[in-house]
Formats: sequence, C-alpha cells, structure tokens
Amino acid sequence: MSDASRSARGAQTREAITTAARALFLERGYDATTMRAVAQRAGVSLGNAYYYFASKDHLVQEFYGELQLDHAAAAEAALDGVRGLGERLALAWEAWVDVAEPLRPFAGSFFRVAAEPTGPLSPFSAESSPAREAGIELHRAVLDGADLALPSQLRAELPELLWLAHMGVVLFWVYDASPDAGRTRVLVRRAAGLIDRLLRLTRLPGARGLALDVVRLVTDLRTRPA
Amino acid sequence: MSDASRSARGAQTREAITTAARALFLERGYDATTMRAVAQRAGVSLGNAYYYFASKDHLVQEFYGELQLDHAAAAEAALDGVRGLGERLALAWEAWVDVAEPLRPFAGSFFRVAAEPTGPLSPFSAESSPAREAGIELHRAVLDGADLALPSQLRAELPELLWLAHMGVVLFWVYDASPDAGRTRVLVRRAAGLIDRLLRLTRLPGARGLALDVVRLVTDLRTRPA
DNA sequence: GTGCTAGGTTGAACACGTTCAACTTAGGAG
DNA sequence: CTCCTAAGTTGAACGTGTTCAACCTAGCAC
Repeated sequence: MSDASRSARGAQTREAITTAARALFLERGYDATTMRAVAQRAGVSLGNAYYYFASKDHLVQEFYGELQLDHAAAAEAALDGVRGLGERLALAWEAWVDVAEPLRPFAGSFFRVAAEPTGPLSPFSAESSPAREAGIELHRAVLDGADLALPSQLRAELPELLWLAHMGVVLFWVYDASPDAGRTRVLVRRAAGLIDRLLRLTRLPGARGLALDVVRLVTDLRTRPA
Repeated sequence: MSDASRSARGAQTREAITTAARALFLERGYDATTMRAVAQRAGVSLGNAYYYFASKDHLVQEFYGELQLDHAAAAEAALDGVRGLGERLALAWEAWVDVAEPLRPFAGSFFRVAAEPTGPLSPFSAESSPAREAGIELHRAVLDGADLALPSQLRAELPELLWLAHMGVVLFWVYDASPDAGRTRVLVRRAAGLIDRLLRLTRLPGARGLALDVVRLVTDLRTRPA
C-alpha cells in the first residue's frame, strides 16, 4: 500500500466519522449525541471512532478548525476596500457571527468543553495554538488595512488585544439566546465603533499615557510566565 | 418531630456530604472525586447524596456560596477607612484572590461546570441570581465608599460593570497557573489603578461622551432581551 | 508461495453520573 | 396503643465516555 492509499483508507473513515458527528450534533446537540450513535452512523465500531479521535471533545475541534478557515475567508472578502478601523472591525466580527451561526445550537456545550483550562480546546492551550495564532493574524490584517496612525507600542500589542476582545464577543455570543444572535450583532457593531473612538482618543496626552500603561500591563503579564 | 429537629436530621446529613465533598475535592480534585466516594465518606448511600444535591455540579455551588460570604466579609474589613477608588477596588479584588486561594486546585473543573450557559452554576443563570446580586452589591459598596464624583448615568451602571470586570478577573485567575496566583495579583492591583484613572478621564469632554456611549450600549443590550 | 509489520478494526468491559421504585423512620392524629 | 403521612434512605439498574487486548488486512521482503 502506498503512502497515499494507506492514508486514504484512514482518511476516508475519519471523514465518515466527522460527517456523522456533524449531522448528529446539529440534529440532537452535543450532549444528546453519543459516541455509539456517531460510530453507528459512520458505519464503524465504537472503538474505531476512538482510534481517530481521542475523545468526544476532539470531535468538535474539527469544526473549530473549519470555523477558523471560513471566518478568515469571509472576513477577507468583506474587508476589501474598507479603510476605517471601526468599520473593518465590525465587518470582521460580523463575518464571524455569520459563519458561526450554524454552530449556535450546540454552542453552549461546545463552550463548556472549550472552557476547561487544561483541556485541548481551551483557546490558550498549546493544542489550540494554531487557531489562536490564526485569530491574532486576522486581527493584524484588520489593523494593517486601516488608515489609523497609532503609538507603535500600542500598535504592536493591538492584534492580540483585539483577538482577546473577540474572545469576549464569542463569550457573549455563547450566552446570547436572542434570535439570529441579534444582541451579539448589536454588541459587535457598536463596540467596534467605540473601540475606534477609544483608539483615536490616545492622541490626547492624558489618554495616551493611560493606553501605554495598559499595554505595559499586558506585556508584563505575558512575560511573567507561570 | 418539630420543624427544627426534622430539618436538623436532614441538615446533619447534608453537612456530612458537603464536608466529605470538600475534603475529597481538595485531595483529588473535582473529576477524580466520585459521587460514590463522597457518599461513602459521608456515611450515606449513593442515592441519598442525590436526595440532597441534584447533581455533582450542585455540590460545588455550596462552596461558591461560602466563597461569596467570605469575600464580602474580607472585603468589608479591608476597605475600612480607605477612600481612593483605585485602592478600594484593588483591596476588594485582592480579598477575593485570598479567599478563593483554597479553591484553586480544582478551579479549572469548577469553572468548566460554571461555564455551561444553561447550567445552574452559570453566573448569568437564574439559580445564580442571588450570588450575582451579592457580587454587584459588593461593588456598589466599593463605589459608595470612594471619594470620586462621576456622571450619574455612568455611576448607575458602574456596579454591574465592575462586577463584570471582576468576572473577567476570575476568568484570568482560572487560567492562571502561577504560584499563589501571582499573575492575577499583578493584574488586579494594576488594573484597579488603570480603571481609576480611566474613570477620572471622563472629566474630559471627549472621553466623557465615549464613556456615556459605553453605558448606553450596556443598557441597550440589557433592555433587549432574548 | 510464506512470514512480517504497521496500520486499522472490533466489541466486551470498566467506572462513572444519574434515576427510581421500594423501603424505613419519625412524629403527629385518633 | 395504631394508623398515616412526609421526610429520609437504599442499592440495583441504566446509559454514558473511555480503554484495551485481541484480531484483521494490506502491502513488502524473500
């Protein structure tokens, strides 16, 4: 068996499992979906599902990765030609709400899994490092395309700070039960505008010192490891 | 059997269960502690434990309530005679870090339980309403004792906003693996100072409008229910 | 053809959280 | 005393996520 066909055998089974999992998660939600049901619909044995996914939690990581890619693509398309930072931020975050919409039915259970600090799905875990880097990179792109001059120290930290703010938006979204995530959409649009204005305020001497102290705090906390 | 003695019988069993649970959580952590082990150490049957606590999750709610009371008492003592808002906020939050320290070993698992949006332990759930109100009340007291004049609209929303910020601190603390929660202590002390300065900035006309728009966003989001 | 190996596959078994129908006990009513 | 009710108590049973020793299969070396 060649490398290609050897891995093809495995890849096919793996895909069957993710397909079955996606369908069942959407039908019944995360908790009500059993590993046995996933395995059965995928046409494999229970043990075999665990050969490809170390745990039920790892199944959702698959969707998390897809979400990242979809968001990056949607954001890039939406941002084309837009220069204002507030508008760019709003569009990027709204794009996330759009692509994440299908996951809403089981967002809660998904989040409970992600919340485990030592778990593989935690946004701060080593296993999530690629996703985290991609998220920060996306916010760097939001900034790069904007026509807003900022103090360089602040500017350097801003991609990560905006990503953190985005994680806050995600948190809000998880708890948001309004139709079509309407409250999250309100939050996103107006918060983006407020952040824009807040950043412009750093031109004032008083506010500038405060902003730089915020940056200093963030860097200090990062360079003070466990 | 009088009401008092009737409930006394139950209360005694209930206390035996919480005592056993506390000991086992500290010894082994949340996940490694089984309901069977709790029941056995408490000297009751497995089913009986479920007569007093609807689920394993509900066991930790007991500690959460105690934590609230301890925090309120510790904060009140620490704040006596202190007038500066930044210092009051720092002391109140540091008091929380102190009283929460014993829970650190299983804070992660505890948090995973609390993170479930529809779960009883979520800080936004109806079941947590008393704890949430108490937390907001504590921050109102922090503000009441401070010698800082603020726009009234902002002032009215501030207790809840500071409580939300405190939830953010708790979030950071959950993910903080540094010895004695050192990073959280750094965050708390310096963030409190920054918040103080930020609030003073609202005296500037430019910043004031921004602050009031933040307040407006918060109230809009609250008055736009699911 | 005959091994050999590594990747793939299986289902029984385990420990767990949770449920529930049955049982026991305490105290008041007659 | 005897009954009655509500509170309290029990452990077997269920469904779950996860593990594991055993097994199978495809390709390669000879």
